[in-house]
Amino acid sequence: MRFLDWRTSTTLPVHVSVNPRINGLLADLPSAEYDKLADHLELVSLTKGQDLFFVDEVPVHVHYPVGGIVSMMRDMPDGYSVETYMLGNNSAVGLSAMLGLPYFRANVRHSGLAYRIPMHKLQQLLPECPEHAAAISKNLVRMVMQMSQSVVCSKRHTVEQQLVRWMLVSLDRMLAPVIESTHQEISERLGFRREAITLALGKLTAMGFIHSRRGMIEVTHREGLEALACDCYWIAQGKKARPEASRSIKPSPVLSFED
Amino acid sequence: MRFLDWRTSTTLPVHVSVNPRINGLLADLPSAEYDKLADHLELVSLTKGQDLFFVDEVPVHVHYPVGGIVSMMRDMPDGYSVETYMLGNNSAVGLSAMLGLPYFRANVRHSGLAYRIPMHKLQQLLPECPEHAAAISKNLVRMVMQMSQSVVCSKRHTVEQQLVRWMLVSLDRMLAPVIESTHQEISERLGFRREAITLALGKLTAMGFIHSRRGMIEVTHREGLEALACDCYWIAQGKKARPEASRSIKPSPVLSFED
DNA sequence: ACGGTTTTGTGTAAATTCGCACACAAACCG
DNA sequence: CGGTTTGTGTGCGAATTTACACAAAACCGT
Repeated sequence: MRFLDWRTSTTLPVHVSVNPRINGLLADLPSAEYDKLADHLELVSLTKGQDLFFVDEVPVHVHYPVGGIVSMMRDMPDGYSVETYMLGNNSAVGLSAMLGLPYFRANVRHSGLAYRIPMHKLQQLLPECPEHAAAISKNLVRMVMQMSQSVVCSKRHTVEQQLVRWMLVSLDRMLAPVIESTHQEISERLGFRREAITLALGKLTAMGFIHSRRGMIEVTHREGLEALACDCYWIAQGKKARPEASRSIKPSPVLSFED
Repeated sequence: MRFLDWRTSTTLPVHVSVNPRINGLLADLPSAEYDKLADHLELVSLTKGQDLFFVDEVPVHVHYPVGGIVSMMRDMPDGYSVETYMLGNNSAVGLSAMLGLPYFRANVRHSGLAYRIPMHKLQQLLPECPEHAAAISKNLVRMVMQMSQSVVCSKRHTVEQQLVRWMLVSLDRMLAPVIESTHQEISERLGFRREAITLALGKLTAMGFIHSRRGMIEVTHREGLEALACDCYWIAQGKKARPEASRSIKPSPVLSFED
């Protein structure tokens, strides 16, 4: 394994060492399969704003994030873009493109690290890695599920609910509960007006669930958000509906999580 | 091949004879693979409103529509449902469920015929049918694309645009240009108010593009709809953007509107 | 042809969203 | 340290959407 900067492919200092198996897709592999892949994994850093690949482009690498968050964007001819899917250490970037349909622009939303493997190498190894192949296709179908839930959500739920869901999903993929985005950026990704985001975040602040500085939102009371989120969040998490526990706002600063 | 009624599994008169290869998925098969499947195909009739399977249910059959239209619905705990994907003779029902993630309710939107094969049989045969297996996974990824486009569409486009897109997609899967749905039904599927649908359809009628009776909409001037549709329709069709030809409304019974 | 039912068209008032404008605060930068 | 840029909060009419309500029209079964 070598450690590279994404842009220049210059070797980075090796004192940065991350277990690739922080990534769920790699974590679930039997060691026989993992070893085959590991030889070809390179650690790279993903920088916010960077595009890993564009629509109609066959990506050179598949990225397994171990910290960063990448959004799958759909660009419209009129210049607008909407985020349709978000993934981090739970999945890998470029799988749908690898399967023959490169319909997304992969945009880094939150800076962080990722392991990458040349796509052709992965394709080469895949026949020997049935578990991984299965995980990949399972992942893809899960993506379908989440997207379909987004359709429902964007049709039936308020700006605030959708925003909260987006924040929670982000949080699930991040190390620290801090979202580094401006209202403008969020509004564009989610397809709302900037003012609507400002307003909604204002409410969340007033409720004491978040604390925001310029271009950065710190979530101080996650349960509050969970209580506000629509069922879409829980459903897309694989639960049938929201757990009873979070139907009402938990006022205590005591944190209790599952999942 | 036998001919069965979906509900009672009673043999239907054999004078109904349809070429299974009207279905695109079957049409694209090499005959070697097709022959293997054909022995197990049964013709059944799909009735509007019928559910082929529910969420979390492993379907018994995979259906290849040759006329009917089936919607993949997401049901919410509060009782609302939204249509997230629609398929007809271009695809098959139950593939995502077969691949391990049964997240949809498959609801018949437009009555018609379909060939079905027991899912276990299909799974059994699939290893010997590499082309079909490939087509299936390609189909799945295409579904991802269409759903992601629906996310964009529902975020950025008007009721009218979304309605028109929905009508066009429906038309593409149907034999006659007649949509048999009430405003109420449409509004529920698309997640709008009934009045909004009535209004939008009223406009389309005034423009002379459709002619509607009770519970049924006849599209008399398809190009008009195409001119009104958002790019999402064309993009989801596999085109980059709308063809120049349909950017302007083609006036035939001479009516030109803006508004 | 006749009630009863469903579907569709329309009006209105209330609520909400929209687009724009602008003040101010916070970060940035020499 | 000032000057500039960028992000955030807020206000305000205009436009749109919403929820109801109800009448007209189409369809159904008898």
